[in-house]
Amino acid sequence: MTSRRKKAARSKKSAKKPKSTPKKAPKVGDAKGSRITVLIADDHSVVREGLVSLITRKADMTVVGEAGNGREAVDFWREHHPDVTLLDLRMPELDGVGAIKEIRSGDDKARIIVLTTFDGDEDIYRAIQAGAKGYLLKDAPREALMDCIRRVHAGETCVPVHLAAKLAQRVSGETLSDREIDVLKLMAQGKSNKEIGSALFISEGTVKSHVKAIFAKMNVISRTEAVANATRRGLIQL
Amino acid sequence: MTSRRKKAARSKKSAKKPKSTPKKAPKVGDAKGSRITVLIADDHSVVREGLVSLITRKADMTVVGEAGNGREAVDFWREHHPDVTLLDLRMPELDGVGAIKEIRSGDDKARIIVLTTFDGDEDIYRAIQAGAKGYLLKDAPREALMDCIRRVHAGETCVPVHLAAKLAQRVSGETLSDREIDVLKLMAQGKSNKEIGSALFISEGTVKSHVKAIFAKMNVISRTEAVANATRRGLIQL
DNA sequence: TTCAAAATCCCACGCTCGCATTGTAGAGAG
DNA sequence: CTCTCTACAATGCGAGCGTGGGATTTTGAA
Repeated sequence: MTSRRKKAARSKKSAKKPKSTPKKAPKVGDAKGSRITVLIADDHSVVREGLVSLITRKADMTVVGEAGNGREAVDFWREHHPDVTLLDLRMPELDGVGAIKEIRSGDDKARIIVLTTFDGDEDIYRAIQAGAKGYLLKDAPREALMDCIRRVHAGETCVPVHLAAKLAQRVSGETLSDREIDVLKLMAQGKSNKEIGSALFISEGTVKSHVKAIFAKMNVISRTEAVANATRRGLIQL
Repeated sequence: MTSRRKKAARSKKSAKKPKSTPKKAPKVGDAKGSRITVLIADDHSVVREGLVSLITRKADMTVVGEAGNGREAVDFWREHHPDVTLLDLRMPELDGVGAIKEIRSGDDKARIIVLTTFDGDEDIYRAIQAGAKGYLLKDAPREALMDCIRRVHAGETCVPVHLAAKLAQRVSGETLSDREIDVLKLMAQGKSNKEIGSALFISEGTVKSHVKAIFAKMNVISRTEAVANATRRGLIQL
């Protein structure tokens, strides 16, 4: 009865374009035995290009595949089991967190690094919770990324201090219940308490108590502030 | 009396890091005479890397400089006058629109392409208004970007149909006045009507009429909805 | 210049929101 | 089995919100 995330079969034809058919990237001799094999998943082709360029230049690692969304990433991973996977959050078809969960359900030792632009504490939390071993922002310097790949491959974790601080803040702070998230999402659409009640099949009074709980936990006083805050933190997306 | 955007001297020391000291990128023979010279400005080093990789591979264009923010981009442009400039929106120090304005105030024939992740109609409008000749999203296919560079260099414009449609919608639709934007921004911070009045030195009643006008123009019913909508459209950022 | 549209300003009414308080029922942990 | 946490629920109250109406000034097109 929790009505957690469902996504309700958003299949969307899936017949888009082959786009970046996962290629093996021969390039160099491909002495797979010694090099760190890396899978790249990002819906921005320019970013994929940049990562290939950076990684291929290094002697100790090589790109073995590219994916333009989470679904492609999972499919590729199942077939080739790369050493390290670089994942963006917010991709079409299947998002980063979903991809992490699917990959790690197949092998819980999979080494995954999230590389994204979003620095909300909830984004970081969900990624780490799902099993990511590293979390980097796209404006990180080139060498930080390379270090991160090597360290995660070696079994370590890699989360920059300022992001780790946000994570700690999220972990130590109050957690919104699933139901409260449901209410928050409808609030963000500008619905009134009564409308939210109708949508969730609960009374207006109950909605109010949820709203109150949300305000208290998020330390805000108005619904507008709550929505703005939640968006900034990655709790919901508009 | 309009209190338009002022930015109130957000100088912020500016002494950050040299980061990507604009380099000349000799690389190939650099027969500048025949090739399209391109300047890249993006705060994501990975994206810069990708663009360099893509462009360097082409015989008819070459990267002559990189910038990590709008300020660096303007400085580089003033000194080297590249044929085409690729700009991200939302950069530190000086954002994309600001950079476009500064560059084009020096030479109104400057060819600038915006390459970003944001597809709000207001983002597109402001960029084109400022003088951008092209507007592309980062998930555009590689060749679309190359075509765009060539076309803009040839004096044409380049805006994909679905983005052009959004632009048209923005142009044909209602425009929020400067004052209404001021109110909207404060609304997004969760301020009450009274607090907004104090901040703008007007009465609470006046704030309400502005709010009413905003609702009517944006076709929404509540402040929460207005803020969500405005954020999605790029009118304000949280 | 004239006129209309838009931006700015203000007030009063009714309704919803947010607060305080209190309570019940079910699930999971110890 | 108890303890705790969460979801669900109700009521009453006061403040702030959103709506109707109306006024003044500025702008730009006729």
